[in-house]
Amino acid sequence: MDATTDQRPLKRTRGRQKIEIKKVEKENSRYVTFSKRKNGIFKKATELSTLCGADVAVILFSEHGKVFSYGNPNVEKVLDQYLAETEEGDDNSCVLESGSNGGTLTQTLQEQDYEKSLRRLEEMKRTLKMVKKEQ
Amino acid sequence: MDATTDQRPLKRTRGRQKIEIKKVEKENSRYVTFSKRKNGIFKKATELSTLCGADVAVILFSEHGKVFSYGNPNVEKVLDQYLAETEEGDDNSCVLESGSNGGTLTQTLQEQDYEKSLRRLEEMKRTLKMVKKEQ
DNA sequence: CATCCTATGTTTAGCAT
DNA sequence: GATGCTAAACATAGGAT
Repeated sequence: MDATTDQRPLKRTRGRQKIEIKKVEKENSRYVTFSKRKNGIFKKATELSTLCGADVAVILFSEHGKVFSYGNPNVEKVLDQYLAETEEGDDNSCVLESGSNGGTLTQTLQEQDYEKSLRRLEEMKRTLKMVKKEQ
Repeated sequence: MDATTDQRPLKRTRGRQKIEIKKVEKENSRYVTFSKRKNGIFKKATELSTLCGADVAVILFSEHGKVFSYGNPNVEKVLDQYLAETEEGDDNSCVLESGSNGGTLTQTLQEQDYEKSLRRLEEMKRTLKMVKKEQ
């Protein structure tokens, strides 16, 4: 073989492979995936926060129970506000449970305005549909 | 120029444009961006959860204070566990504040094992570095 | 183990509807 | 103000280090 005239595209890697969204079997791969995607989500969270002036909190528990979290302005502030709103709306809160894999979308209806609540419900339904579809 | 013999690929759109990660000026664009990226993060959260058997909670407040959240198995369970751990670890908890935009990475060191705490600190530093770099 | 590499799968900015 | 479209930006699986 003459390396100088080699015509092969010479692909160094197989590139990103398509995967099914189900539990990664190989323990090591699962760990690596968790690590990479955790960073990915945190990055997305900071971007959303910066781009749209939104407050955000992300809390993760690895399968071994290790905690990881990110928040802007910080986790506690976001949680406090979330808890405050969910409490105050005792019979005004709305929780939708997705049956597929136990995933849950929660949205508190804290406004008194009925129309706002309606719009929020719609939004929630759309999001639920989206998330379920994507799985 | 002869339009009929035009050899251009005829691009219908400009495709995804590169943007700076800073507050989107146009109000409408900002809203659309929030909506799209919110869905993106929820999707990423469900994927991470499914792929790695991790528990996750994401809470978002739009700039107008509207709440959106996603959790697996559900937001409350994840928050409860998070709060339980952060409480118990009063002088064992560790919070790093990123000065740049007020973003905060929090990680509770609940294990008694010192080495685990050390490893965790490293992880936390790496994450912080990553997030700050990406902005 | 975290990180680097790179081909490819996935997300999304800017418009149009 | 949510959705569909398309091209380009971006994230990441698999493998190597």
